[in-house]
Formats: sequence, structure tokens, C-alpha cells
Amino acid sequence: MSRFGRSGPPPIRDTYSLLVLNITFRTTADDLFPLFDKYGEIVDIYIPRDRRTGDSRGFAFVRYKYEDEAQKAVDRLDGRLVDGREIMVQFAKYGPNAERINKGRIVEPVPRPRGRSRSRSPRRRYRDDYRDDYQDRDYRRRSRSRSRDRYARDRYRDRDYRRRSPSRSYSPDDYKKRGRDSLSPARRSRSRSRNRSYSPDDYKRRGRDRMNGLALILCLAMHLLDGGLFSVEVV
DNA sequence: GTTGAGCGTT
Repeated sequence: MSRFGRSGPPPIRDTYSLLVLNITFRTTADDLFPLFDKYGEIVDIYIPRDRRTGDSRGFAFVRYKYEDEAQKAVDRLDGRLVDGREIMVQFAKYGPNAERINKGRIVEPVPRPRGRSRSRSPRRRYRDDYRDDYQDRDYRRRSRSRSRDRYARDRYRDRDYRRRSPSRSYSPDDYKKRGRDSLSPARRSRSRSRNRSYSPDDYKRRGRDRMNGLALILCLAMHLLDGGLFSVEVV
């Protein structure tokens, strides 16, 4: 996704991962790149998302090639206001496969459970997404208005993010504007459902109609009884 | 249209 055109994540040996917390749910790797690129050579940017909805989970990983540059990014970008929120930038502590990480760099493969004890509780560090709290109706209608294929191109390398379409491109002005926009509700797909408002009159008329129907049936029944079609002996 | 502690991929 956030890689540079290849498939799969780029090799992560000898890279330094930063964890970027507190980003907006609509901040993309494209938004982050111009910021972080200023401090060094970026290998990859990855924004974990909910696998069902595709929504951002609100944080990102930025991988640098060199430690000092990563460190510089931490120093300069930690606490910075991005899209209206103060981001937190720090070295990642865990790798993609839960490896231990030191200064953003993998130092220990995957923590092996020693012995034969398979009884170790599964690492559920993160919220358990796939549970019943999804009533399989909500995530279905989430509009995916922000295209997801935007990552699939070698955008960063070409440094063409400055002149991209105004809608999603980065530019100082854009950045400012976006910051403002983020404070006001984003206007996206305006497929508003038609106002199915019932006027009070409608409501009354409906009630009347129903009553009339009932009365009619009642009358008919009485009439039939009265007319002796059904001889009902009352004792 | 919403959320807000936290550590990731084909």
C-alpha cells in the first residue's frame, strides 16, 4: 500500500521505524510524506487500517533509512500539528511481526515462547476487531470516498506530490486549507436520503382512514348479524 | 457525518 510501487512491504532490515500517533483518520501516507521527507530518506510509510472498513486506525509507521534522520524527525515532528491534531512521533517498539525493536530497528526476531509452552496467550495487543460488535450492517455502507489505490504508484519517488490534483495534493496552501477543513465536517458524498417527512395532516388522514375502515367492517358485521344471515341465539 | 488508546502489510 504505502510502498513505492513494489508489491509487499519493502525490506525492513536496517531501516528505522517511527510510530506516528494521533493522526487524523483521514490522513494518508501522502499527507505524511512531505512532512517526514524533509528530515531524511524515507523507505516506506504505512498506515494500518481496519481490514473490514479500510478506515485508518489513526496512526502510521514511517520508516527511515538512517537512524539519525529518523531521530531528527522525532525531534522535529513530535508534537507537531497535522491536520488539526498534535501528532506524536516516536521510535517503534514492535515490528510488523511483533519483533522487538530498538530505535525503530529490529533487534530481536520474534519473541519465541521458550520450551513447549504453547499456552501463551495470543498477542492481542490491539483491539479485537473481528467480533460481534460488528452487526454486519454498519461497515457495509461506509462509503469509501477516498480512493484506496492512490498508494499504488511511485508517487513519492517522483516528488510530484506538489503538483497533483488540488483535491488531494500537498502544497503549503493546501495543507493550511486542509487543516481548516478538518475542523469542519468534511463534505463528501452527499447522497442524502430523501426527507421522508410525514406532515401532520398526512398522519391524521391516515388515522382517519384506518378508523373508517374499521367502522365499515363493524357495520357490515352488525348488518349481517341483524339480517339473520347468521342466526345467533342469545340465551 | 462519528471515534482517539495505541505498535504494521499484499
